[in-house]
Amino acid sequence: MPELPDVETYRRQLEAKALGRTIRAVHVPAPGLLVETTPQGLGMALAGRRFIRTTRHGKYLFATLDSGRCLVLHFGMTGRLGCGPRGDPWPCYTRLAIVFVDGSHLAYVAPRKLGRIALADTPPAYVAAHRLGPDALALDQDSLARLAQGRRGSVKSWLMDQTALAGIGNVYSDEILYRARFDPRRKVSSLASRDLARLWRALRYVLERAVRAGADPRRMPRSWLLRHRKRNAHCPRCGAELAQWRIGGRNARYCPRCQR
DNA sequence: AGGACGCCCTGTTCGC
DNA sequence: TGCGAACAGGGCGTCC
Repeated sequence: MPELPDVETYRRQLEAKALGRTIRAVHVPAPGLLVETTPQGLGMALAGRRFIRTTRHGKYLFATLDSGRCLVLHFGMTGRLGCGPRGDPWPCYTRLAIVFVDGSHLAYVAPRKLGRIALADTPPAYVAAHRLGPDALALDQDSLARLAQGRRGSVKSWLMDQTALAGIGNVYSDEILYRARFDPRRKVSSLASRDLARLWRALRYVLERAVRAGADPRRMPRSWLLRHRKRNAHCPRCGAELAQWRIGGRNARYCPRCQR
């Protein structure tokens, strides 16, 4: 489920725990997650180097090395980062472990192996090559309105389209639409400019608030939809039974009474 | 262009 | 209570 708030939290974690430390060795227990590189290639690129900067674009985390190149991490559905001091074992399902000269480590953990690990020349080069849209938190209100022009599909699939805007997945698109009170099936073309303004405010609020909560649902308001994603759950606002709509193999949750 | 669908992957939840 | 099926969903490729 790592979406923008989760990845931003991982970025801050990497920034705090791994920046500036010289890399001693790289271990890759799951080479299948490497894209267009090999364990040897990754080792060559990382060993003896230091991470000097972190950036995030949508759901992608970039860690730039002092060589200029950067490590690219995508967390799929269940990925996360783990850090530990010298002597600590790597967590279960560690797919990439970076060990620093002081013995501490940074682990990329992904139980379901749905993530990806890559190398790139620069973050913008990677973003361009993968045709990612602008980062959802970097958008101002006018930019969102401009992106909406000419879209034919539903507002839910638009928000989740990483080539349109990057960072929003199933859970947070539901949350944003719940807050803005739009039915996820509603066509983007039916949204007037004041509707798009309302959507933009909901998007900003939800993503910023989730980042502030460290992407931990337990630290988010109980009035949020994501606290109520279980089956047969009820709308925290009006008490109506929540509805589901299957789109592209994913379940949209929404309140049929509050969202129009 | 956009949406359906299958695939990858495995821990968790569901239904019988 | 136990077991297998279904589910969770990000991204990609394929098809219509």
